[in-house]
Amino acid sequence: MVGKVAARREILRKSLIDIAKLRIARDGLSALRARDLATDAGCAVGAIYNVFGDLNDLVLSVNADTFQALGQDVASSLSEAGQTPVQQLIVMSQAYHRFAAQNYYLWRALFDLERPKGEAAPDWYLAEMGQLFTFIHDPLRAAFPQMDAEQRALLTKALFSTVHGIVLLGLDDASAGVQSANIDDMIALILNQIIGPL
Amino acid sequence: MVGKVAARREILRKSLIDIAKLRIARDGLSALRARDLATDAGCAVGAIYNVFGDLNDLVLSVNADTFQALGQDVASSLSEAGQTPVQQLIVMSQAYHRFAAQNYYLWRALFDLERPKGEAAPDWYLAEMGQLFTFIHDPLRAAFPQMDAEQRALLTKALFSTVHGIVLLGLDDASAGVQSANIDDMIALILNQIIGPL
DNA sequence: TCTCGTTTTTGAACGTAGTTCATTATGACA
DNA sequence: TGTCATAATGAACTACGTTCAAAAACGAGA
Repeated sequence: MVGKVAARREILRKSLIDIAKLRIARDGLSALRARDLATDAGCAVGAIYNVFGDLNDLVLSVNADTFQALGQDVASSLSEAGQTPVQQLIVMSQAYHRFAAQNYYLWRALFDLERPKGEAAPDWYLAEMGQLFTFIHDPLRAAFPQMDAEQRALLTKALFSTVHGIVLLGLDDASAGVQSANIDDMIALILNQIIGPL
Repeated sequence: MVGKVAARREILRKSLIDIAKLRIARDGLSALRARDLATDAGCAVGAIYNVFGDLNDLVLSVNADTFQALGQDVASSLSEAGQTPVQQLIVMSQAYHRFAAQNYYLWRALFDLERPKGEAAPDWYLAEMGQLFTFIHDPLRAAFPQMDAEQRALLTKALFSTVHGIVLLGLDDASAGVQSANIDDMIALILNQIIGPL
């Protein structure tokens, strides 16, 4: 019987990702423990390292799933959006906010996972980031057809950073958190001001 | 001779804060080690715990200094600012950016230090945050005298979050970092759009 | 100055992490 | 089925924050 080992490893891999996802979602990234994972998965601690290089690798896989889910949420929010670019941007931003609020620790793990110093982010990470940028970029092209590409790329990053900043500080109760409903108001206020009058 | 002990402890306290500041600035918060601190300070590891409750307490003190320095930088940037509210906001935001860039790890420590779960941020932290908010709030009052207080408070937080977000993602090379010069452009672009036309 | 009780400082030791690796168990193939 | 390569195991290793029994330093009274 060929591939039995590979199959078992694949099952363990998926299982570990799911368990880590649950634990991160419940207790946060910093509460993740190799021994807890092994207990939950019914395997030895060493088994984790047969499948992942280290715990960071495992969290990276969790983050890949999170990015996927986040991207889908944002994309599907578009279907219920109005037609104007600014309406689309607002709805997507509020979907981003909703995802971050409902999956707080998983969302935080996207940014809190520390990378080996000076090492670039993995390709898939940048690709997922680029995907989110695309969602913003398209309405901007509709809103500002005459704007040159470079300027529009800058505006895209600026808008993403803006929304991310509002959601980040809004959900972080240590940084003078804001009422959740107000976060959506802020997003709409800012986006209307930036895009609306142009 | 009374107060000799207290004086020595105070010296150690200051010394430890300075050393921690240097190490965080050089290697980042996550590279801070109790044993390294003790070695640099020429004291025993246990001595740290005579002066601070734990390492988090020490970092909190470092952060207090960082907030102080940041506040002064932002405040003094106003002296070279133009007279219009939007000019003032842009200059302060770019001062915020410059501080974050030049003191990256110290600035990150303000937000990366993890707090005991569910525990509120210390009072001085919120007070310092409030100080930064005030810097924004004043130009906004000049720009929008007719706006009601609540709305202006919301806009204040939104603007701070916006600038923070742009600087944060711009300086984080893992999140598709942006050229430093462009960060200032983004800030000016966004602030002009938000405030200018109102 | 010389005790002696108190307080402070010390650093070895403790508990808890992530990670490794010699050993054991297992699967694939002749 | 026997043999060997491969995988799984978990005790052990290292590194960390933190503690605490013991030693040193202190200061008041003789």
